[in-house]
Amino acid sequence: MSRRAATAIATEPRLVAQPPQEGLSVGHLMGRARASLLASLDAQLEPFGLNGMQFAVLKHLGEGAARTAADLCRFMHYDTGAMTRIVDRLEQKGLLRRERCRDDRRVVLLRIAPNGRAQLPRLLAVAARVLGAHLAGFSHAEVDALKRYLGRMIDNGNAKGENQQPASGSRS
Amino acid sequence: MSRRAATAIATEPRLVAQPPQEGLSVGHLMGRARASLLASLDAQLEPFGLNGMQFAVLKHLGEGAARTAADLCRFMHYDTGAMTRIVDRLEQKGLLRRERCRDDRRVVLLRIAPNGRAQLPRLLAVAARVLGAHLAGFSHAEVDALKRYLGRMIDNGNAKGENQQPASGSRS
DNA sequence: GAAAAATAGCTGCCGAGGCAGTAATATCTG
DNA sequence: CAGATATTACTGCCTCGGCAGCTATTTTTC
Repeated sequence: MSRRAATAIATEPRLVAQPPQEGLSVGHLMGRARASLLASLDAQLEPFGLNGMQFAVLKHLGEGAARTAADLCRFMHYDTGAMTRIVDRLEQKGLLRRERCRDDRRVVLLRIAPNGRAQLPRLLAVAARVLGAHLAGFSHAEVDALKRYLGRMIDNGNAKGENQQPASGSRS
Repeated sequence: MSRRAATAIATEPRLVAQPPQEGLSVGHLMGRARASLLASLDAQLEPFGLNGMQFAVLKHLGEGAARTAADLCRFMHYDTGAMTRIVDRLEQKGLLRRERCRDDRRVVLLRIAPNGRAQLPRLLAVAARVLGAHLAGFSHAEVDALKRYLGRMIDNGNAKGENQQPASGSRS
């Protein structure tokens, strides 16, 4: 703090015109909050040998929200390659099974295995506890407001043509 | 939806006691919102040859919020190894310089280079535009409420002893 | 019906962050 | 002052997500 002047460099103070302490703090806070949530979830799920993503996949399958990997990817906005690998691990653990669809031989149906089905309630309880701990002191209305704010930000991001700009090679 | 019963597996319906549609949607929404913000920022920063993290580092240095890599890591809750690599790239691009501190020869002072200083205003404008686009339609009070909600979640995560559980090897 | 486009799943590759370990230096303790 | 501890920066290693490319299959188009 208050060191800028002491370093004795020509700082051209007029150039720093943007709101100084404002910055991207919303993005920063979202990153922190999300990281905390994920870290808690991973830590609490660790005794079950699962991480947050694996749990989420199992949860959606258990609820019947998705039947295939592609469904899950659309639903969770997740990469198809990464999803393949997550399904690999869940299958290795015996928590779900792949089964080729006979009507459309491109698709692989994902079915939660009895083992996974049996563990789901405990996993859901863990997740609820983690989320609850992070939302301690929030009224229902506040949680609702938070969700609506986040939803609006997502909509704004989708609506705006901000997410274009085709890349071309170098990143360094 | 409503598929659980149709799959004709012994589902023990009483076990699914958690709020069903509630889930981790807050975490999910935060992930989506943050990803959208970051993607926009990266896209808009691309013509400058920078990404969001690199910009953030430059910004904090330009504002005098940090003088060393360790400062930046604490301030941004960022890994020190990753920070070293980011500083590497910014130095390669000539946007900042490393300089060994003479008082404490462990630390390396990071000084924004004239080149970086000159570009900062444009970068800050880009970031402000991206953030503004995502917060379109938000009143000042709403932005404030959002920030306070996120801050409370972070505090809850820090306060709770949820983030422990030492790992031990296998992850598969 | 054949070519073209779309879709599902998978694989290899790349970049990025987290973690552990290391060397150099500084500080604390007895 | 000597040894223990802490801190800074840095380096591999690991995992994970995103992307591009590929095959198999289905759907669309002419």
